[in-house]
Amino acid sequence: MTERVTESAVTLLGVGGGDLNMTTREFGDVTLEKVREHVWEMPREGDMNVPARVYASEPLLEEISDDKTLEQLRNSTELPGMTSHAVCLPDGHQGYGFPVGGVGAIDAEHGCISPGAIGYDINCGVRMVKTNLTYEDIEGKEEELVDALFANIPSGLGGGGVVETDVDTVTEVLDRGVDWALEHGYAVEDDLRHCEDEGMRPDADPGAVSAEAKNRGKNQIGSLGSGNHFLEVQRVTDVYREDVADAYGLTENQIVVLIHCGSRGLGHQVCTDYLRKIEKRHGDLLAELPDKELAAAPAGSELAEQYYGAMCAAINFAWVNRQLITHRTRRVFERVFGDSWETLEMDLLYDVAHNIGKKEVHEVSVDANGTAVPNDSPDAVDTENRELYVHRKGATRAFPAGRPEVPSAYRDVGQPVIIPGSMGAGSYVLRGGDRSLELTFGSTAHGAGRLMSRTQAKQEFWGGDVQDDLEEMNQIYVKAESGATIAEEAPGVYKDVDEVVRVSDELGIGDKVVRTYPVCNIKG
DNA sequence: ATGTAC
Repeated sequence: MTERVTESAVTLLGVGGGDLNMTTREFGDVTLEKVREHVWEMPREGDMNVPARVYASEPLLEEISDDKTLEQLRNSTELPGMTSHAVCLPDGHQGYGFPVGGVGAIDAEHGCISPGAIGYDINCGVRMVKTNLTYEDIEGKEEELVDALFANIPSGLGGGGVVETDVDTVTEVLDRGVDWALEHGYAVEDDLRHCEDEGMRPDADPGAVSAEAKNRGKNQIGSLGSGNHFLEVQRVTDVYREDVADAYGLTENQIVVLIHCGSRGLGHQVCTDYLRKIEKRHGDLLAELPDKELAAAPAGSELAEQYYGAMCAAINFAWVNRQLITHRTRRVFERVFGDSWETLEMDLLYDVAHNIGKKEVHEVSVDANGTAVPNDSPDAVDTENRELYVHRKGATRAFPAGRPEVPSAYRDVGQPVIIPGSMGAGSYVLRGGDRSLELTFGSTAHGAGRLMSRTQAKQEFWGGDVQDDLEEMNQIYVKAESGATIAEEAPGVYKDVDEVVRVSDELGIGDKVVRTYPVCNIKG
């Protein structure tokens, strides 16, 4: 269903009691009220269980309202148990049923879990590996480096990984996550300490992952995949918060490596399997939802437990995937620079998931009836701790200093948040902001967000031209399996990552720490 | 995102 979006901006004076000057924006039949700078609220009405919020500047809101994002955001508020408010982040765009750049915090006892609100690429995420090299150390060696990385790190659609193995080993990977990699010499203890959840979700249930999914994973452990996934060597160009950058071990001109990929065919198969099962078994709930793509399993049901266990297992698979790519990257740097990776200090800064669902306890505000409301709502009279399935789809956990889940190395400054931009733009490291728990269930943006579809991108750009331009004009060396992928991922198909990050920083949900700029990039 | 789609 496509709907024509019409826009009008009106200023209401003295309406709604209290606010003397409230800006209201209308997009089709969706109304957004400006609460304050960068905060837009879609009031609860009709079948909505809660209001929704869009956290965006005006230019980003124009882009967000350009596709079905707002409609999907409103639909998601009808999921049973949706708590306080549904969230759209500054990089939001439409996805399968639920916006990419969305957070849905759903009661884990009385609500539901919805695979579409987590995404097909379970634990698609990003990690940053540091080095003690500077840009000067690497100048002149860019092509040798990009060639060596491309030759040694499997990428592209289909099979071929760092290890090719059997179903029993896949099962162990699903069960133990990066601990498996540690035992087999692909990781060191320190890697586990610098990964979200220490690289292992204890709730993983490999028995809930189908044989078909496991088979797809056998030859994909340690592979980038295709689409927007990449490995990029970058240099730190700007430092915004010196004290936090110190705690993270980041300085200007330092070379770092960004690895962006997910759970490949295995995670995709887990999502497909459970969407089908849930659609069938919970057709009654599905019939009440405004979009089939939001299919959900009621909390406590057999399928909710099985999907959660299988999804957690796929999360572990993705972490091992990024770990094996890290291992290969260290080997390549050893060969190119003639020193051990330990001497090159190729330590993991952090690894964050961008597509994930997790049980977390959050303090929520409640009104006089005990209903959860946004924390700054005038109706809030008390707070309660609730256990929630926090669905983050194209959203990064951004826990501030003090939250127990933040690894001890960063507990005093806040969790590192890694936000990749497009291949011509560079990326950011942020830290979890003090207001993230209050506004976004401890989350912020995950990237620049697409501006146009892959098909449209291929009509606008030709891969070879994009590649030549990046090299000649920006000294960025790109190597890919397919020219089409370069066109699909051309810098021009993405929103402005600087604007996305500016909004995150100004909202206080994720604070700017450093910015990076690409040196070379390999992709599917 | 993905052995692009029952």
